[in-house]
Amino acid sequence: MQTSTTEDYLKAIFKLSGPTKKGVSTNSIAEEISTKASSVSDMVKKLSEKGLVHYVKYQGATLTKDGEKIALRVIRKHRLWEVFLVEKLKFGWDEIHEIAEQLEHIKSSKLIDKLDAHLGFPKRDPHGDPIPDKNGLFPTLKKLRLNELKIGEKAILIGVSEDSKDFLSYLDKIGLQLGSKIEIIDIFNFDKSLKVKINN
Amino acid sequence: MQTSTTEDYLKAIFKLSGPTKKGVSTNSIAEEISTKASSVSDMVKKLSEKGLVHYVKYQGATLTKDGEKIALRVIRKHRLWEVFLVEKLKFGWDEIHEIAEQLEHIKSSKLIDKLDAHLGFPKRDPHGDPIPDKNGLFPTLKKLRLNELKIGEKAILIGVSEDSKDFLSYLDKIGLQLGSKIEIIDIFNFDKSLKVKINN
DNA sequence: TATATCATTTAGACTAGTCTAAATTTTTTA
DNA sequence: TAAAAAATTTAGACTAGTCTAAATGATATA
Repeated sequence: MQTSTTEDYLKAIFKLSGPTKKGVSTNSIAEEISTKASSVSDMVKKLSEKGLVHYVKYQGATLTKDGEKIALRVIRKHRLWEVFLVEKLKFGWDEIHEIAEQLEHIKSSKLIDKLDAHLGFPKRDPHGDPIPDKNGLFPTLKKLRLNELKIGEKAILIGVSEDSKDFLSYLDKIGLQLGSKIEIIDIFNFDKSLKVKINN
Repeated sequence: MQTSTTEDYLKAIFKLSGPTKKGVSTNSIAEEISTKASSVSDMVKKLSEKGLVHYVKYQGATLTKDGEKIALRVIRKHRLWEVFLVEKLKFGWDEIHEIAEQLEHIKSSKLIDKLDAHLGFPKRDPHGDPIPDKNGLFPTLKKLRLNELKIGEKAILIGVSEDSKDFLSYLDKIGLQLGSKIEIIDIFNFDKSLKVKINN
């Protein structure tokens, strides 16, 4: 059974691993969980001894299958509790994160499955993020083109239909990558151009 | 802000302090929280430095006002979560203790007050134990005579109407003291004598 | 390509809490 | 009331995790 610190590290590494799953840097982990790089360096070594991350000195960390399983379970718990806090206890969606950070470490798979049922098996948390099911699978999301979204809708960039170098470097320049979160802020009717928010 | 270990110690001392509030022994605390007497000895000294318990070497510990306040908050949280688990998530009352032991340490007074409201301000947990309100006050309980209770009802002994030496030592012999929990198991109609369960 | 800078790792110390074993105090009992 | 037993405390070591400061490695720049 892992400590909640271990869970925090695994969750951070999961979050920071883009779709390209390459090594997550010591510094970025340190920033994510508000600690020092030296602590991360120590800790990541221990996690690797426990078989939860792959780690090569100076080359960052990635999750093993086991590590990813734990990370997904924690994320599932975090998001289900967020739904509970907003839907049942009437919290504002902006005040739930800190509480869910604590609740996500409660250990009992029976609890979390009953909570899931109680909430009606929600697919998204109050921020729009998808909730992994009990096997760690994210709900399959509809694939849409950007111009099929409406104002206020959120999406994740999973591909592009043109792959010219110019276009890709343009995307890169405005901060869009595979996995980026997009929210449609406004649509200008005269030319259908969009104003979007990227990664919040 | 206390650690959850601190909360566990304070809760244990609260539970073990009878109505007569005299020092709780190191050994009994150790047993209550499944640790060793030497650890308790250390820990109680620290709690006393923090002003949460009164402690005189070899004479056991009692809670200070501050310590009691924290203990009552933890007990309130524990019992409210127990109600939640049984009423909302449909757990059996016999499987909730372990989970509530974890949930009781979640820090957020707003959370617990909203939970209280969500549950309809219950006065008792699923085991029949009273739930302190947000000011740490137990709900006032009806005073009844033992012969006014029905089969299955639970009560706490808060006084006796006869105080002869013989009667008191009889009570003592069968294990009844002020503060003892009583449950009516059976009533024999022919002479109205009772079969009761004492402290479970 | 050498060097300056930035990222990362190591060394060593600290905290909270735990444990075993030994020492001490209190209580019981003869 | 003195010895034996039981309870308690101290001493010293261990773990998980953290930190600062120093050392080392990688990378970017001139």
